[in-house]
Amino acid sequence: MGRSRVQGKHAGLTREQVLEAAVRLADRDGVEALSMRKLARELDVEAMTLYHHVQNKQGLEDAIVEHVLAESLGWPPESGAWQEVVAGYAHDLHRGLARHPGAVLLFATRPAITPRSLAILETLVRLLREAGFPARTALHLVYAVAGAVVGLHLGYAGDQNREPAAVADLAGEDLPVLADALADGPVTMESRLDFTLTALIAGFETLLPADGRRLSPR
Amino acid sequence: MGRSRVQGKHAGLTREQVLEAAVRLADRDGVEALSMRKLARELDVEAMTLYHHVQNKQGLEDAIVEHVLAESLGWPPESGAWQEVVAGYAHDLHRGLARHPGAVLLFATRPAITPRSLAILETLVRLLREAGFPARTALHLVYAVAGAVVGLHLGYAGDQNREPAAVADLAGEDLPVLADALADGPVTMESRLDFTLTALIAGFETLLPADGRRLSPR
DNA sequence: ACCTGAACACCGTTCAAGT
DNA sequence: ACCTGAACACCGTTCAAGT
Repeated sequence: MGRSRVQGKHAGLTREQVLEAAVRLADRDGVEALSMRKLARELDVEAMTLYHHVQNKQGLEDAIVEHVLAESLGWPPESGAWQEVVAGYAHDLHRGLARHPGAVLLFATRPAITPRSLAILETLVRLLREAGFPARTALHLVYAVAGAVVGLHLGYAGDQNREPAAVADLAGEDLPVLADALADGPVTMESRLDFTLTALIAGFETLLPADGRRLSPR
Repeated sequence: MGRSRVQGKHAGLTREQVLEAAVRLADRDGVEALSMRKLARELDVEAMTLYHHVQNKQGLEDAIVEHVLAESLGWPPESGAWQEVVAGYAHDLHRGLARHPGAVLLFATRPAITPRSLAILETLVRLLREAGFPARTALHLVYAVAGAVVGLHLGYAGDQNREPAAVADLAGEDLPVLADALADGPVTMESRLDFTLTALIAGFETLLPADGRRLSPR
């Protein structure tokens, strides 16, 4: 209804192009380098032009989050044991953030309450409820998993990527236990993800009412 | 050694005063309002004066993180079951961030690899190792807990505090499962913390080698 | 409808200068 | 040593104007 007519005029520049350029710029130079003016320059356009495709900078940031989210999550999730669904969700999110480091801080900063993200949440909570979790517990679980994944990437996203290597360097004789913990090399993002996920899933298993504990109730 | 002489001259303005004013400003008006110029105005001083107490803005941010960390964590932790030590650490961190919302994004953003934070990490990992965890597993545990606490606060720290209330509003008939999950009111920060912490601790208990599983090995 | 250019009120940081 | 003021290279966003 309404407004479906096409205007020729100067053509060029769809919202999609703006978003893709924004993600590319943020991934390449870091979020802190993402400015309306630089983005415009990237698109060979005046800064103010962007305001026709995006409400303002916050709107741009929200759109980036939604864009990356849409690209990361292949929905609806394959059915299966809730543990696999949750792990799959976490890994999809992880891969999306790994592919788009420029979006990590935006994920942490923009709540992203969009129809799409709510639909994903609804689906996940429904699957978990069908697995035997009370709805509220299921919501807590999803929040915990999403928070862990985003938190994981934040740790590695400081403008210098100094976290694990720097700890390893500093953990000398003054910090013998840390040195021991890091003796087999720095802690990688993947191993942190697997560990946290394993612990979280095992922990929530203990919160599952006894009659829902069977993996596939045939 | 060296440089312990006092200079009179114009007196005023210690690094401590700068940090306290910075934390106050960030808590009151939000981190995004924390600028060198506004902070200077707050202290009745020229912006450039601040560069005598802090290397630059990133240095200021790092100092804020350390300042809040020092205020939040009462160390060394009371000995006791590792579960209590970990929960105590999480709650101290939580209280510190609750008291200083302006520091939340900085915690997520500045790695904070300082002698103090490393000493805290060392102590925690040592306690966990004494409880039976391999050092590397212990490190993972601390990372997971710290990440969960910071991630929790980030969710509530978007410039508008729209998260839980907004979800509750939006979860209408289109999202029946979410509406059900939120029927008893919005999910509070405290309940999320307790839930995640319980799950994480229970999960890591399952990773504990069998002979270290006794709570107090007398 | 879509794009532009000038303007406004901000930033962080440098540099040379004051006391 | 500590503080200042002007200056530089940036920001996001408004507004009136072009096509």
